[in-house]
Amino acid sequence: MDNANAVKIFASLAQESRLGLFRLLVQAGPQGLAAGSIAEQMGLPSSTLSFHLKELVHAGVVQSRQSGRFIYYSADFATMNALLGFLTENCCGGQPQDCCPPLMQIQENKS
Amino acid sequence: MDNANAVKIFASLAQESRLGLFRLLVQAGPQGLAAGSIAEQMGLPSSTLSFHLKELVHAGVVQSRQSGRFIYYSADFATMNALLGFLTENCCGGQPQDCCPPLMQIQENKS
DNA sequence: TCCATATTTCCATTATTCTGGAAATATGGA
DNA sequence: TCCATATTTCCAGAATAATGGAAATATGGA
Repeated sequence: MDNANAVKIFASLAQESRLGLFRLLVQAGPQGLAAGSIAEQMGLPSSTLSFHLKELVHAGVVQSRQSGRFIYYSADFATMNALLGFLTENCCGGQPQDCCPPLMQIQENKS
Repeated sequence: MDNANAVKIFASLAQESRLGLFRLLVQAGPQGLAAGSIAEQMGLPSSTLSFHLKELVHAGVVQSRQSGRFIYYSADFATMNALLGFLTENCCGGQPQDCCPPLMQIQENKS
């Protein structure tokens, strides 16, 4: 994970429809949802949805998998975890205890 | 923390200079850095820096505090923690153990 | 093969964001 | 008060992103 990578991820989530979309997929869990089902739940035209899904996939926060005529999209939890680690790297110059206890749980978990 | 709020935060970090800026402040810790010192370290013109700092402050991920002729900027760790909680809300339909163990540390920490 | 349906690509329009020079505005020291 | 320095505001040009209709491309079933 580098700066450019992280920017791409943030940009992919910095849009109402895409963030809603991503949260829907986080809640759906690893099996994901078919594109059509997402379009219905989000009330988006298919071309608009396709555009946004592509953004999320390119950023690496969403994965796709084909199954028959449907394409299932699901959140990529590994990418999100990597992002959080990157964000908190060297937090507070290595003395993180005072500023961000919850974030620190991630640091501890990384090793 | 609602959707619009989170979008604003992501947008504030979805830009090379601003993400670098934010990470610099995360590493600097709670005391923060003066605007001029940031400009120097980032190699940005003052007007450009000021624009980006304002974006970060408006999004709530950075705080400012005046001290003499200097204005110190620091990361707002509470906002970041709230964002992480929002992102993982209802993760995997309430069965998060399988997909995102590190994220779950945050959920546990929230109560 | 032909058809119905799922999804994506193409494209032009519109909207938003980034950039940095120049001028304006604080602030504290002499 | 006057000055030097810190920071912000203003502005307009350049760059990037969002939108959705229409057409194209899968895919599997009959």
